[in-house]
Amino acid sequence: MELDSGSTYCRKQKSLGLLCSNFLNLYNREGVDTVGLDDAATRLGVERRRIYDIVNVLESVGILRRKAKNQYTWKGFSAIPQALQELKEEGIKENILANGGNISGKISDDEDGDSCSNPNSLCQKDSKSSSSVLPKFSASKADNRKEKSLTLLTQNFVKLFLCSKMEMISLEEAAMLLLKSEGETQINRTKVRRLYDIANVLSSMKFIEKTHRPDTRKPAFRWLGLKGKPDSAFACPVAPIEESKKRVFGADLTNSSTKRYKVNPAPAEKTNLLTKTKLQPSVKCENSEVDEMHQGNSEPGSTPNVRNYQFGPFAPEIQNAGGAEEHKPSVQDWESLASAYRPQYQNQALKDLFDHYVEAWQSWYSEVAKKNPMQLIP
DNA sequence: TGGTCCCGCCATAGT
DNA sequence: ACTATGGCGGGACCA
Repeated sequence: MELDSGSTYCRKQKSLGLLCSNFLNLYNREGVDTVGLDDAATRLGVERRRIYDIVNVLESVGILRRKAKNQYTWKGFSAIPQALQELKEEGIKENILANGGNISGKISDDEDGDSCSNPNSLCQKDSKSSSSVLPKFSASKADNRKEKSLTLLTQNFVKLFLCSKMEMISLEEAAMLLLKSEGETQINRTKVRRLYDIANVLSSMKFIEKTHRPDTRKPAFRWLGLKGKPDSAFACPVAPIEESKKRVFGADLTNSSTKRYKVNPAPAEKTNLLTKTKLQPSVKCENSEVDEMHQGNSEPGSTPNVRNYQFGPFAPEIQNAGGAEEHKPSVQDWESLASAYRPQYQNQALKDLFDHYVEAWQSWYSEVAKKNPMQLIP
């Protein structure tokens, strides 16, 4: 038993949000094309279970795409605009808000239970044949489970923002809207827990931001996404949006050390030792020059080896590991990278969206560039 | 205290 | 049967 008495367990350092940032730090680089779950778990020093959480929401926004067992294709930030566009269209088509009870597939909360797959569940639909970047489920019997999935919940949560005029949504409301169950408090409790998870990772990517209702002090989330004024709405490390007792994550890439002690009488030795995962090199890079990312344990003073990281407006929270990494992606770097990936949108609206995204980033970048670079890393 | 949400048990889906 | 996924909710954390 490890009643870790001396070590300092810090919940914040184990948050999904931080894990997400680390995950992004690790894979958001040129040349990365495949993400292996084992590899991610090993390198991030977390158990596999957590990787599933991250990956599921990232997939919901188009950043990742499941390729095969244990493997995901890294789509990157450039895939976000299209993914959001698709979500928005889907949301509108399905009428998220009005559709009330049907949002998450009317979920017959009682496990299993035949439940004829409702025809108009919120996802997939006819969108086949399209080159959608979003994951699609094939609605079938056992897909009852999918209806409750983090992925679907994430998509619906995002749709809520994209398809409604609500600029602020509390998780309570979201849970309610995404499951118009007749006041199933228990169900909602669980759903809210999940929404917390989702909100955390979306927050770390600056898709949303936590705030408080002006009137009620109730916490709620505001959508930042692609919209908003570039100078304020987008995540800008210089202007921390915290102050509002928002959780600020620490910096720890390998949070495998301190565990929350569990007063479990019968430990029943888990076979879950992540050490059993054979670390296979699953980060393939067509580009052989990608430097290895050594656990990133950058102690103050040293310069983390994070130069190739490119972030868009969705920049994950910068780790203030004390060390100041000076390299900021140059506009040229980003431009070339972007153009390399830049999709050829036929759809004008989509193109506009993407252009806006590019413009916003540039605006943000140029503004930041003028300031003292050292400010960037608090 | 009550809002957060980490942790990991264990049911299911996939091979 | 074994492994990969990931739903779920107890209860630790923390403002």
